[in-house]
Amino acid sequence: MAGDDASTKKRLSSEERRAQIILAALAVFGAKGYVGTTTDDIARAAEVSQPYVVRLFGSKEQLFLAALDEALALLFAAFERGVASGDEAIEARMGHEYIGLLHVRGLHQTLSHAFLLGSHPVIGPRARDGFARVWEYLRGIGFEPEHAQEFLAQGMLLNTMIGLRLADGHGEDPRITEMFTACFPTEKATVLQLAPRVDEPW
Amino acid sequence: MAGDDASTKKRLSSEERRAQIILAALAVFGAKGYVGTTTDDIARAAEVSQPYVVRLFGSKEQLFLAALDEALALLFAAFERGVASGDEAIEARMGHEYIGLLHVRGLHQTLSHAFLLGSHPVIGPRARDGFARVWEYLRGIGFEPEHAQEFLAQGMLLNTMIGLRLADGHGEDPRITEMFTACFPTEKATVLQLAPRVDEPW
DNA sequence: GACTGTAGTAATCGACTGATAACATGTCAA
DNA sequence: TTGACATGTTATCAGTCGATTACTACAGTC
Repeated sequence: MAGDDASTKKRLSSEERRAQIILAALAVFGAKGYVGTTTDDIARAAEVSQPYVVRLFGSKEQLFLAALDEALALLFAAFERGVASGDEAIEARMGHEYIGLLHVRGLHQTLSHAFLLGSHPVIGPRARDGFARVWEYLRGIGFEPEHAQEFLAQGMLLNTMIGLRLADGHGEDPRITEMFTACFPTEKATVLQLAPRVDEPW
Repeated sequence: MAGDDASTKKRLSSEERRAQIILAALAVFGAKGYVGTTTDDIARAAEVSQPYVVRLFGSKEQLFLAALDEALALLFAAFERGVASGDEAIEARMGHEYIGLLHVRGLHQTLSHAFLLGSHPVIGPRARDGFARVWEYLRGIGFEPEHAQEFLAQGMLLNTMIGLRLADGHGEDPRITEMFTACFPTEKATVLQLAPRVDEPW
Protein backbone atom coordinates (compact mmCIF):
# COMPACT_ATOMS: atom_id res chain seq x y z
CA MET A 1 0.00 0.00 0.00
CA ALA A 2 2.90 2.35 -0.52
CA GLY A 3 5.57 3.34 -2.92
CA ASP A 4 4.32 2.94 -6.46
CA ASP A 5 1.40 5.34 -6.75
CA ALA A 6 1.16 8.11 -9.32
CA SER A 7 2.82 10.72 -7.17
CA THR A 8 6.01 8.69 -6.93
CA LYS A 9 8.35 10.12 -9.55
CA LYS A 10 10.78 7.45 -10.43
CA ARG A 11 13.64 7.66 -12.86
CA LEU A 12 13.65 5.07 -15.57
CA SER A 13 16.16 4.06 -18.15
CA SER A 14 15.50 5.64 -21.50
CA GLU A 15 14.60 2.20 -22.84
CA GLU A 16 11.92 1.71 -20.20
CA ARG A 17 10.65 5.24 -20.71
CA ARG A 18 10.44 4.78 -24.46
CA ALA A 19 8.42 1.59 -24.01
CA GLN A 20 6.06 3.34 -21.61
CA ILE A 21 5.59 6.31 -23.93
CA ILE A 22 4.91 4.04 -26.88
CA LEU A 23 2.08 2.35 -24.99
CA ALA A 24 0.64 5.75 -24.08
CA ALA A 25 1.03 6.80 -27.71
CA LEU A 26 -0.94 3.77 -28.91
CA ALA A 27 -3.82 4.73 -26.65
CA VAL A 28 -3.89 8.40 -27.63
CA PHE A 29 -3.09 8.04 -31.33
CA GLY A 30 -5.77 5.37 -31.47
CA ALA A 31 -8.41 7.62 -29.97
CA LYS A 32 -7.52 10.89 -31.69
CA GLY A 33 -5.56 9.98 -34.79
CA TYR A 34 -2.11 11.06 -35.92
CA VAL A 35 -2.84 14.73 -36.62
CA GLY A 36 -5.42 15.05 -33.85
CA THR A 37 -3.01 13.90 -31.18
CA THR A 38 -0.59 16.38 -29.63
CA THR A 39 2.75 15.41 -28.24
CA ASP A 40 1.51 16.96 -25.03
CA ASP A 41 -1.45 14.55 -24.93
CA ILE A 42 0.98 11.65 -25.03
CA ALA A 43 3.30 13.27 -22.52
CA ARG A 44 0.45 13.66 -20.04
CA ALA A 45 -0.68 10.09 -20.59
CA ALA A 46 2.85 8.89 -19.93
CA GLU A 47 3.35 11.38 -17.09
CA VAL A 48 6.43 13.03 -18.52
CA SER A 49 6.99 16.49 -19.98
CA GLN A 50 6.14 17.26 -23.59
CA PRO A 51 9.67 18.24 -24.69
CA TYR A 52 11.01 14.97 -23.34
CA VAL A 53 8.67 12.99 -25.56
CA VAL A 54 9.89 14.92 -28.59
CA ARG A 55 13.53 14.52 -27.61
CA LEU A 56 13.30 10.79 -26.98
CA PHE A 57 11.82 10.10 -30.40
CA GLY A 58 13.11 13.03 -32.46
CA SER A 59 9.71 14.08 -33.75
CA LYS A 60 6.02 13.30 -33.53
CA GLU A 61 6.31 11.51 -36.86
CA GLN A 62 9.04 9.21 -35.60
CA LEU A 63 7.02 8.51 -32.47
CA PHE A 64 4.06 7.45 -34.59
CA LEU A 65 6.29 5.14 -36.58
CA ALA A 66 7.55 3.61 -33.33
CA ALA A 67 3.97 3.11 -32.18
CA LEU A 68 3.07 1.53 -35.52
CA ASP A 69 6.05 -0.82 -35.28
CA GLU A 70 5.01 -1.81 -31.78
CA ALA A 71 1.43 -2.45 -32.88
CA LEU A 72 2.61 -4.67 -35.72
CA ALA A 73 5.04 -6.52 -33.46
CA LEU A 74 2.27 -7.25 -30.99
CA LEU A 75 0.03 -8.30 -33.87
CA PHE A 76 2.51 -10.81 -35.22
CA ALA A 77 3.20 -12.11 -31.72
CA ALA A 78 -0.54 -12.70 -31.32
CA PHE A 79 -0.65 -14.50 -34.66
CA GLU A 80 2.22 -16.71 -33.54
CA ARG A 81 0.26 -17.66 -30.45
CA GLY A 82 -2.75 -18.41 -32.61
CA VAL A 83 -0.71 -20.67 -34.83
CA ALA A 84 0.83 -22.50 -31.89
CA SER A 85 -2.33 -23.06 -29.86
CA GLY A 86 -4.47 -26.14 -30.10
CA ASP A 87 -8.01 -27.36 -30.69
CA GLU A 88 -10.10 -25.15 -32.98
CA ALA A 89 -9.74 -24.25 -36.62
CA ILE A 90 -6.80 -21.95 -37.24
CA GLU A 91 -8.98 -19.04 -38.40
CA ALA A 92 -10.87 -19.15 -35.10
CA ARG A 93 -7.65 -19.30 -33.06
CA MET A 94 -6.18 -16.34 -34.91
CA GLY A 95 -9.44 -14.44 -34.52
CA HIS A 96 -9.43 -14.99 -30.77
CA GLU A 97 -5.91 -13.70 -30.51
CA TYR A 98 -6.78 -10.64 -32.56
CA ILE A 99 -9.69 -9.89 -30.25
CA GLY A 100 -7.43 -10.45 -27.27
CA LEU A 101 -5.27 -7.57 -28.52
CA LEU A 102 -8.05 -5.28 -27.34
CA HIS A 103 -6.20 -5.51 -24.04
CA VAL A 104 -3.63 -3.19 -25.62
CA ARG A 105 -5.50 0.09 -25.59
CA GLY A 106 -5.65 1.78 -28.98
CA LEU A 107 -3.79 -0.87 -30.95
CA HIS A 108 -6.50 -1.64 -33.50
CA GLN A 109 -7.36 2.00 -33.99
CA THR A 110 -3.74 3.07 -34.37
CA LEU A 111 -3.43 0.48 -37.11
CA SER A 112 -6.61 1.79 -38.72
CA HIS A 113 -5.33 5.34 -38.61
CA ALA A 114 -2.04 4.26 -40.13
CA PHE A 115 -3.93 2.45 -42.88
CA LEU A 116 -5.73 5.70 -43.72
CA LEU A 117 -2.48 7.63 -44.06
CA GLY A 118 -1.55 6.15 -47.41
CA SER A 119 -0.89 9.61 -48.86
CA HIS A 120 1.59 10.52 -46.14
CA PRO A 121 5.12 10.56 -47.60
CA VAL A 122 6.75 8.89 -44.61
CA ILE A 123 4.01 6.98 -42.82
CA GLY A 124 2.26 5.79 -45.98
CA PRO A 125 5.04 3.52 -47.24
CA ARG A 126 5.57 2.03 -43.79
CA ALA A 127 1.87 1.35 -43.37
CA ARG A 128 1.65 -0.30 -46.79
CA ASP A 129 4.61 -2.51 -45.98
CA GLY A 130 3.07 -3.49 -42.66
CA PHE A 131 -0.17 -4.46 -44.33
CA ALA A 132 1.66 -6.42 -47.01
CA ARG A 133 3.62 -8.24 -44.30
CA VAL A 134 0.36 -9.29 -42.68
CA TRP A 135 -0.79 -10.71 -46.01
CA GLU A 136 2.55 -12.42 -46.46
CA TYR A 137 2.34 -13.93 -42.99
CA LEU A 138 -1.13 -15.33 -43.53
CA ARG A 139 -0.10 -16.87 -46.83
CA GLY A 140 3.06 -18.19 -45.23
CA ILE A 141 1.23 -20.17 -42.57
CA GLY A 142 -0.89 -21.80 -45.23
CA PHE A 143 -3.89 -19.54 -45.76
CA GLU A 144 -5.16 -19.72 -49.32
CA PRO A 145 -5.71 -16.26 -50.89
CA GLU A 146 -9.48 -16.46 -50.37
CA HIS A 147 -9.04 -17.34 -46.70
CA ALA A 148 -6.47 -14.63 -46.14
CA GLN A 149 -8.79 -12.10 -47.75
CA GLU A 150 -11.72 -13.23 -45.62
CA PHE A 151 -9.64 -13.07 -42.46
CA LEU A 152 -8.41 -9.57 -43.25
CA ALA A 153 -11.91 -8.38 -44.11
CA GLN A 154 -13.26 -9.60 -40.77
CA GLY A 155 -10.37 -7.88 -39.04
CA MET A 156 -11.06 -4.57 -40.76
CA LEU A 157 -14.72 -4.82 -39.77
CA LEU A 158 -13.73 -5.35 -36.14
CA ASN A 159 -11.40 -2.36 -36.37
CA THR A 160 -14.22 -0.23 -37.72
CA MET A 161 -16.65 -1.25 -35.01
CA ILE A 162 -14.04 -0.48 -32.37
CA GLY A 163 -13.09 2.86 -33.87
CA LEU A 164 -16.75 3.84 -34.09
CA ARG A 165 -17.21 3.04 -30.41
CA LEU A 166 -20.16 0.96 -31.51
CA ALA A 167 -20.08 -1.00 -28.25
CA ASP A 168 -21.69 2.02 -26.63
CA GLY A 169 -24.80 1.47 -28.74
CA HIS A 170 -25.17 -2.17 -27.79
CA GLY A 171 -28.26 -2.63 -25.69
CA GLU A 172 -29.58 0.79 -26.67
CA ASP A 173 -29.88 0.57 -30.44
CA PRO A 174 -31.41 -2.74 -31.58
CA ARG A 175 -29.61 -2.49 -34.93
CA ILE A 176 -26.28 -2.36 -33.16
CA THR A 177 -27.19 -5.13 -30.78
CA GLU A 178 -28.09 -7.37 -33.71
CA MET A 179 -24.84 -6.45 -35.43
CA PHE A 180 -22.75 -7.52 -32.48
CA THR A 181 -24.60 -10.79 -32.25
CA ALA A 182 -24.05 -11.46 -35.94
CA CYS A 183 -20.40 -10.40 -35.98
CA PHE A 184 -19.33 -12.13 -32.76
CA PRO A 185 -21.53 -15.17 -32.25
CA THR A 186 -19.13 -16.69 -29.71
CA GLU A 187 -16.93 -13.74 -28.64
CA LYS A 188 -19.53 -11.04 -28.15
CA ALA A 189 -19.18 -10.82 -24.38
CA THR A 190 -15.42 -10.57 -24.62
CA VAL A 191 -15.53 -7.83 -27.24
CA LEU A 192 -18.09 -5.81 -25.33
CA GLN A 193 -16.05 -6.08 -22.20
CA LEU A 194 -12.74 -5.10 -23.77
CA ALA A 195 -13.90 -2.50 -26.29
CA PRO A 196 -12.96 1.10 -25.50
CA ARG A 197 -15.89 3.41 -24.78
CA VAL A 198 -16.77 6.94 -25.83
CA ASP A 199 -16.38 8.37 -22.36
CA GLU A 200 -12.76 7.26 -22.07
CA PRO A 201 -10.34 10.16 -22.37
CA TRP A 202 -8.46 7.99 -24.89
CA MET B 1 -12.94 26.71 -76.48
CA ALA B 2 -13.80 29.75 -74.45
CA GLY B 3 -15.70 30.88 -71.42
CA ASP B 4 -15.60 28.21 -68.75
CA ASP B 5 -11.93 27.86 -67.82
CA ALA B 6 -10.55 28.32 -64.35
CA SER B 7 -9.96 32.04 -64.71
CA THR B 8 -13.64 32.67 -65.32
CA LYS B 9 -15.07 33.68 -61.97
CA LYS B 10 -18.72 32.95 -62.07
CA ARG B 11 -21.25 33.68 -59.41
CA LEU B 12 -23.24 30.73 -58.17
CA SER B 13 -26.23 30.42 -55.96
CA SER B 14 -25.32 29.48 -52.42
CA GLU B 15 -26.94 26.08 -52.99
CA GLU B 16 -24.74 25.37 -55.98
CA ARG B 17 -21.68 26.63 -54.15
CA ARG B 18 -22.43 24.46 -51.14
CA ALA B 19 -22.73 21.40 -53.34
CA GLN B 20 -19.44 22.18 -55.03
CA ILE B 21 -17.65 22.74 -51.73
CA ILE B 22 -19.01 19.49 -50.33
CA LEU B 23 -17.52 17.54 -53.23
CA ALA B 24 -14.19 19.27 -52.70
CA ALA B 25 -14.46 18.52 -49.00
CA LEU B 26 -14.99 14.80 -49.67
CA ALA B 27 -11.79 14.71 -51.70
CA VAL B 28 -9.68 16.59 -49.18
CA PHE B 29 -11.14 15.13 -45.98
CA GLY B 30 -10.71 11.69 -47.55
CA ALA B 31 -7.05 12.24 -48.27
CA LYS B 32 -6.02 14.09 -45.12
CA GLY B 33 -8.64 13.26 -42.49
CA TYR B 34 -10.83 15.54 -40.42
CA VAL B 35 -8.16 17.13 -38.26
CA GLY B 36 -5.50 17.04 -40.97
CA THR B 37 -7.60 19.03 -43.40
CA THR B 38 -7.71 22.82 -43.17
CA THR B 39 -10.66 24.88 -44.28
CA ASP B 40 -8.19 26.62 -46.56
CA ASP B 41 -7.36 23.30 -48.28
CA ILE B 42 -11.01 22.85 -49.11
CA ALA B 43 -11.40 26.47 -50.14
CA ARG B 44 -8.52 26.14 -52.61
CA ALA B 45 -9.92 22.90 -53.98
CA ALA B 46 -13.28 24.59 -54.51
CA GLU B 47 -11.65 27.81 -55.74
CA VAL B 48 -13.28 30.07 -53.19
CA SER B 49 -11.88 31.96 -50.24
CA GLN B 50 -11.33 30.30 -46.86
CA PRO B 51 -13.68 32.59 -44.89
CA TYR B 52 -16.47 31.90 -47.34
CA VAL B 53 -16.23 28.17 -46.70
CA VAL B 54 -16.53 28.78 -42.98
CA ARG B 55 -19.41 31.17 -43.39
CA LEU B 56 -21.42 28.92 -45.67
CA PHE B 57 -21.26 25.99 -43.26
CA GLY B 58 -20.82 27.70 -39.91
CA SER B 59 -17.77 25.70 -38.88
CA LYS B 60 -15.37 23.05 -40.07
CA GLU B 61 -17.23 20.54 -37.95
CA GLN B 62 -20.56 21.31 -39.64
CA LEU B 63 -18.87 21.07 -43.02
CA PHE B 64 -17.58 17.61 -42.18
CA LEU B 65 -21.07 16.56 -41.13
CA ALA B 66 -22.42 17.84 -44.45
CA ALA B 67 -19.74 15.86 -46.31
CA LEU B 68 -20.58 12.76 -44.27
CA ASP B 69 -24.27 13.16 -45.06
CA GLU B 70 -23.49 13.50 -48.73
CA ALA B 71 -21.29 10.40 -48.68
CA LEU B 72 -24.04 8.38 -47.02
CA ALA B 73 -26.67 9.71 -49.43
CA LEU B 74 -24.54 8.69 -52.40
CA LEU B 75 -23.94 5.32 -50.75
CA PHE B 76 -27.62 4.57 -50.30
CA ALA B 77 -28.34 5.77 -53.84
CA ALA B 78 -25.74 3.30 -55.10
CA PHE B 79 -27.31 0.54 -53.02
CA GLU B 80 -30.70 1.37 -54.53
CA ARG B 81 -29.24 0.98 -58.01
CA GLY B 82 -27.72 -2.33 -56.97
CA VAL B 83 -31.05 -3.58 -55.70
CA ALA B 84 -32.86 -2.47 -58.85
CA SER B 85 -30.42 -3.82 -61.43
CA GLY B 86 -30.70 -7.24 -63.00
CA ASP B 87 -28.80 -10.46 -63.63
CA GLU B 88 -26.21 -11.33 -60.98
CA ALA B 89 -26.56 -12.21 -57.34
CA ILE B 90 -27.53 -9.23 -55.24
CA GLU B 91 -24.28 -9.21 -53.27
CA ALA B 92 -22.34 -8.90 -56.54
CA ARG B 93 -24.54 -6.10 -57.83
CA MET B 94 -24.20 -4.15 -54.59
CA GLY B 95 -20.45 -4.73 -54.63
CA HIS B 96 -20.16 -3.36 -58.16
CA GLU B 97 -22.06 -0.25 -57.18
CA TYR B 98 -19.87 0.24 -54.13
CA ILE B 99 -16.76 0.03 -56.29
CA GLY B 100 -18.36 2.42 -58.77
CA LEU B 101 -18.48 5.02 -55.99
CA LEU B 102 -14.72 5.34 -56.43
CA HIS B 103 -15.72 7.86 -59.08
CA VAL B 104 -16.59 10.18 -56.21
CA ARG B 105 -13.13 11.17 -55.04
CA GLY B 106 -12.57 10.62 -51.34
CA LEU B 107 -15.96 9.12 -50.52
CA HIS B 108 -14.75 5.81 -49.13
CA GLN B 109 -11.98 7.43 -47.17
CA THR B 110 -14.19 10.12 -45.73
CA LEU B 111 -16.46 7.37 -44.47
CA SER B 112 -13.47 5.54 -43.03
CA HIS B 113 -12.29 8.67 -41.26
CA ALA B 114 -15.76 9.27 -39.87
CA PHE B 115 -15.85 5.68 -38.63
CA LEU B 116 -12.63 6.31 -36.71
CA LEU B 117 -14.03 9.37 -34.97
CA GLY B 118 -16.22 7.43 -32.57
CA SER B 119 -14.86 9.40 -29.61
CA HIS B 120 -15.77 12.75 -31.13
CA PRO B 121 -18.71 14.25 -29.23
CA VAL B 122 -20.50 15.56 -32.33
CA ILE B 123 -19.23 13.48 -35.23
CA GLY B 124 -19.13 10.18 -33.34
CA PRO B 125 -22.89 9.81 -32.80
CA ARG B 126 -23.63 10.77 -36.40
CA ALA B 127 -21.10 8.28 -37.71
CA ARG B 128 -22.52 5.50 -35.53
CA ASP B 129 -26.00 6.25 -36.74
CA GLY B 130 -24.85 6.21 -40.36
CA PHE B 131 -23.22 2.84 -39.90
CA ALA B 132 -26.29 1.47 -38.15
CA ARG B 133 -28.44 2.73 -41.02
CA VAL B 134 -26.30 0.80 -43.47
CA TRP B 135 -26.84 -2.34 -41.42
CA GLU B 136 -30.54 -1.62 -41.25
CA TYR B 137 -30.71 -1.13 -45.00
CA LEU B 138 -28.96 -4.40 -45.77
CA ARG B 139 -31.25 -6.28 -43.41
CA GLY B 140 -34.24 -4.48 -44.88
CA ILE B 141 -33.57 -5.65 -48.40
CA GLY B 142 -33.39 -9.23 -47.21
CA PHE B 143 -29.76 -9.84 -46.24
CA GLU B 144 -29.50 -12.37 -43.42
CA PRO B 145 -27.24 -11.18 -40.56
CA GLU B 146 -24.36 -13.37 -41.76
CA HIS B 147 -24.60 -11.98 -45.28
CA ALA B 148 -24.85 -8.40 -44.08
CA GLN B 149 -21.79 -8.94 -41.92
CA GLU B 150 -19.85 -10.45 -44.79
CA PHE B 151 -20.82 -7.62 -47.12
CA LEU B 152 -19.77 -4.98 -44.60
CA ALA B 153 -16.48 -6.75 -43.92
CA GLN B 154 -15.60 -6.82 -47.60
CA GLY B 155 -16.50 -3.14 -47.83
CA MET B 156 -14.24 -2.24 -44.92
CA LEU B 157 -11.41 -4.16 -46.53
CA LEU B 158 -11.86 -2.23 -49.76
CA ASN B 159 -11.90 1.02 -47.79
CA THR B 160 -8.65 0.05 -46.11
CA MET B 161 -6.92 -0.84 -49.36
CA ILE B 162 -8.04 2.47 -50.87
CA GLY B 163 -6.97 4.51 -47.85
CA LEU B 164 -3.59 2.81 -47.82
CA ARG B 165 -3.10 3.71 -51.48
CA LEU B 166 -2.26 0.05 -51.98
CA ALA B 167 -2.96 0.33 -55.70
CA ASP B 168 0.41 2.04 -56.01
CA GLY B 169 2.13 -1.16 -54.93
CA HIS B 170 0.35 -3.30 -57.51
CA GLY B 171 2.83 -4.51 -60.10
CA GLU B 172 5.76 -3.56 -57.89
CA ASP B 173 5.22 -5.63 -54.75
CA PRO B 174 4.20 -9.21 -55.53
CA ARG B 175 2.38 -9.50 -52.20
CA ILE B 176 0.18 -6.57 -53.12
CA THR B 177 -0.39 -7.83 -56.63
CA GLU B 178 -1.55 -11.16 -55.24
CA MET B 179 -3.80 -9.38 -52.78
CA PHE B 180 -5.59 -7.44 -55.46
CA THR B 181 -6.10 -10.57 -57.50
CA ALA B 182 -7.57 -12.37 -54.50
CA CYS B 183 -9.75 -9.49 -53.37
CA PHE B 184 -11.08 -8.46 -56.78
CA PRO B 185 -11.15 -11.56 -58.99
CA THR B 186 -13.49 -9.86 -61.50
CA GLU B 187 -13.22 -6.14 -60.70
CA LYS B 188 -9.47 -5.76 -60.33
CA ALA B 189 -8.97 -3.66 -63.45
CA THR B 190 -11.77 -1.31 -62.48
CA VAL B 191 -10.47 -0.83 -58.96
CA LEU B 192 -6.92 -0.21 -60.13
CA GLN B 193 -8.14 2.32 -62.65
CA LEU B 194 -10.37 4.23 -60.26
CA ALA B 195 -8.32 4.04 -57.07
CA PRO B 196 -6.72 7.30 -55.93
CA ARG B 197 -2.92 7.34 -55.98
CA VAL B 198 -0.26 8.58 -53.60
CA ASP B 199 0.89 11.37 -55.88
CA GLU B 200 -2.54 12.99 -56.03
CA PRO B 201 -2.70 16.21 -54.03
CA TRP B 202 -5.93 14.80 -52.56
C1' DG C 1 -30.95 53.68 -62.83
C1' DA C 2 -30.83 53.85 -58.03
C1' DC C 3 -32.09 50.25 -54.33
C1' DT C 4 -31.31 46.14 -52.00
C1' DG C 5 -30.19 41.63 -50.79
C1' DT C 6 -27.00 38.01 -51.74
C1' DA C 7 -22.37 36.29 -53.21
C1' DG C 8 -17.84 36.77 -52.22
C1' DT C 9 -13.04 38.61 -50.53
C1' DA C 10 -9.09 40.85 -47.78
C1' DA C 11 -7.26 41.57 -43.47
C1' DT C 12 -6.54 40.08 -39.12
C1' DC C 13 -6.53 37.77 -34.61
C1' DG C 14 -6.19 34.58 -30.64
C1' DA C 15 -5.35 29.95 -29.53
C1' DC C 16 -2.73 25.97 -30.25
C1' DT C 17 1.34 23.03 -31.18
C1' DG C 18 5.89 20.88 -32.32
C1' DA C 19 10.26 21.92 -31.59
C1' DT C 20 14.47 24.09 -29.44
C1' DA C 21 17.41 25.89 -25.85
C1' DA C 22 18.78 26.37 -21.44
C1' DC C 23 18.78 24.54 -17.12
C1' DA C 24 18.16 21.06 -13.17
C1' DT C 25 18.61 16.61 -10.94
C1' DG C 26 19.58 11.88 -10.08
C1' DT C 27 22.94 7.91 -10.43
C1' DC C 28 27.03 5.42 -10.61
C1' DA C 29 32.08 4.37 -11.19
C1' DA C 30 36.57 5.17 -9.33
C1' DT D 1 33.30 12.64 -2.53
C1' DT D 2 33.19 13.96 -6.84
C1' DG D 3 32.96 14.23 -11.50
C1' DA D 4 30.42 13.08 -15.58
C1' DC D 5 26.86 11.37 -18.10
C1' DA D 6 22.02 10.26 -18.64
C1' DT D 7 17.38 11.52 -17.17
C1' DG D 8 14.17 14.98 -17.04
C1' DT D 9 11.92 19.92 -16.76
C1' DT D 10 10.80 25.00 -17.49
C1' DA D 11 10.51 28.64 -20.59
C1' DT D 12 9.80 30.10 -24.98
C1' DC D 13 9.09 30.66 -29.88
C1' DA D 14 7.70 30.52 -34.79
C1' DG D 15 4.31 28.68 -37.67
C1' DT D 16 -0.43 27.35 -38.45
C1' DC D 17 -5.43 27.48 -38.42
C1' DG D 18 -10.44 28.37 -37.61
C1' DA D 19 -13.03 32.08 -37.04
C1' DT D 20 -14.58 37.08 -37.09
C1' DT D 21 -14.95 41.66 -38.96
C1' DA D 22 -15.28 44.84 -42.33
C1' DC D 23 -15.54 45.59 -46.80
C1' DT D 24 -16.65 44.95 -52.13
C1' DA D 25 -19.41 43.71 -56.17
C1' DC D 26 -22.82 41.59 -58.72
C1' DA D 27 -27.87 40.73 -60.07
C1' DG D 28 -32.59 41.36 -60.16
C1' DT D 29 -36.62 44.66 -59.33
C1' DC D 30 -39.52 48.63 -59.30
